[in-house]
Amino acid sequence: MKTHRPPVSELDAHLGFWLRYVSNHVSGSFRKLVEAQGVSVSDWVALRQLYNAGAAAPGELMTALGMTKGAVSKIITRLQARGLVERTTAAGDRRASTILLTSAGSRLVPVLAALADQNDAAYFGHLSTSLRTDLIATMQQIVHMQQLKEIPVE
Amino acid sequence: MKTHRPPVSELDAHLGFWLRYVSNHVSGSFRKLVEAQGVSVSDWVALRQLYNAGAAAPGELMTALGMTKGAVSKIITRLQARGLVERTTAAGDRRASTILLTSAGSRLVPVLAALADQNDAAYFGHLSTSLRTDLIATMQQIVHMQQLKEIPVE
DNA sequence: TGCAATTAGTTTCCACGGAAACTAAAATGC
DNA sequence: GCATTTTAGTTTCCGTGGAAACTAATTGCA
Repeated sequence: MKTHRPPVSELDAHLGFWLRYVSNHVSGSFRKLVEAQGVSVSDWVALRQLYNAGAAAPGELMTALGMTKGAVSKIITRLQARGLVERTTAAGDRRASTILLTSAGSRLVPVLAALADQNDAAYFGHLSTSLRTDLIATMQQIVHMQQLKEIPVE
Repeated sequence: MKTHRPPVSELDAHLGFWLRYVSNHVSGSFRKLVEAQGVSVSDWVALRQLYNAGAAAPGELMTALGMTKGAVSKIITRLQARGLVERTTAAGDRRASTILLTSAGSRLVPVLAALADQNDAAYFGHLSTSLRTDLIATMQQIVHMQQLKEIPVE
């Protein structure tokens, strides 16, 4: 006798499923590329952020990376161990620290950026520029909307 | 003296970055929902797959989940331990096994499906139906294209 | 001033997934 | 028919990230 199975919504009807599926593949193959340089995907995002900003507090990296402070703390520890960033304690507030790219870190960023370009092109290069732009805009819009919603929750 | 910084492509110019960022948030909050039911996101995907198919070989789940066989093996072990699936060895080929949903598993799927609907709506509900459909189609197209590319590589 | 509450960050514990080594069974080929 | 190769799946080891407990410094406030 077959088990009774009420109809439920299809798995592939959910946009979240597809984003996760594609994203897992994309950052999975990017991970392989960057780990040849000894860094993780999150490490890369942190480095790239620092490259633009020059310096950042761990708290700022937290929101930039969309991760918890624990995770960010470990990322910084890894990068420091690899000589890519430096931790400095702020003069005024001894709790706060500022993270700086070392020159080795600065030199690595363009190398990793090339890998990021390459990986993105491999997955999305066949899409038109305007479609890619639209997709990015949509993702940004979702992030923006979600941030508004998160405020009352937390 | 400031470190010399050659211009490199922006982080947020990469679609992969945004997919990862959004996907991490979406499945992160979905994870919280389903773990109240004692399963992980991947567990859910496997269960939902089995719900449709009735039964599946681990190898089939592998491609459905887009994960390695090691990961799938562990998912099945978890689900079995929770009494949601059953492992049966095939009669002809004693290497191959077939995974079956138990009745407890069948009963859980609609509950989890409701959570999936809810989570997807929370993140993507404000998008028009046609936009969501387009996004899903685009993701599927990327998967399809990528599968074609993977064959010669492996 | 002094003590509670807040804030910044670290550490510990745990779950998850990939890579690769491993086991066992079946297919191939000579 | 026996050895090699292939196939299916499991196990081990490791890196990563979240949750929550923890440390240390600062702010608030009476």
